[in-house]
Amino acid sequence: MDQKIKEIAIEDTKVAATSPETIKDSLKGHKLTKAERIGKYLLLPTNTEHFLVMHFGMTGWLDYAKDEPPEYTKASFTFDNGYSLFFVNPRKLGRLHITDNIHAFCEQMEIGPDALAIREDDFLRKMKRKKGMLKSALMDQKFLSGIGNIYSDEILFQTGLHPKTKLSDLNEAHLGKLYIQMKEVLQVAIEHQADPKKMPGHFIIPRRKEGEPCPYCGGEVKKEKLSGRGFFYCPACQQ
DNA sequence: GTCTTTGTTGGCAC
DNA sequence: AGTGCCAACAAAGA
Repeated sequence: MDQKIKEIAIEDTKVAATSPETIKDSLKGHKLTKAERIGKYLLLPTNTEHFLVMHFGMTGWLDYAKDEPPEYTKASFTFDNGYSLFFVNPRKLGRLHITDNIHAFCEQMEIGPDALAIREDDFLRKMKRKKGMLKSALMDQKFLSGIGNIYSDEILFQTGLHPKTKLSDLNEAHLGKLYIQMKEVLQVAIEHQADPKKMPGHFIIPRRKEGEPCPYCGGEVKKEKLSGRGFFYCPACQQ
């Protein structure tokens, strides 16, 4: 927190959505003051007007250590105390951005309201206006941000709704339950460090394999595709 | 060697 | 305009 960034190395320019020069010029000599999150973006404000914004893509994490960069490190931010923050991103699908205005950034990137922050009345209003399939809506980052393939499956499993349910077929009770489960599933996942092995027994996430037993009814978990992406569900519990 | 994947984007079709 | 589907990107594990 109190440490100034002494050195910045962009080991792979592919992850630099903002030019490496701009990233360095904007951050060098300044401090990262806190960490926030909107949807799948990590926001790191500094003691100046600049923000460092990270997206991890499918796989990625941060490492804070005094060591050499871990394997797959794509960017390093070294502080005065000798420790470094390593942006590790094996599949190179993550991105680093610099912005001076988070609000404008979210508009430009079309980041919808965060799933954990949205109020129930806003959620209900938006869902009633949207068309198409339920799972697609939950995963639409412009519409609602933060939920991906795995967690949309879990939310739908806990709500007892089929992923391909048409939004037009949902009533007020369905939407209310969906809102509750969306918050619950995400909260529980965070409490368990998003580790499938630590998830509660009633979660379907550790059962993402065809033929696995449904935690509720013991029936077989099925796999299907939507927009080319596999999803898992229980045909007996999710109508 | 082949297939799949925790995400996003751009192109195309309807 | 809104929605669905696919390919592309990249690397690892089954």
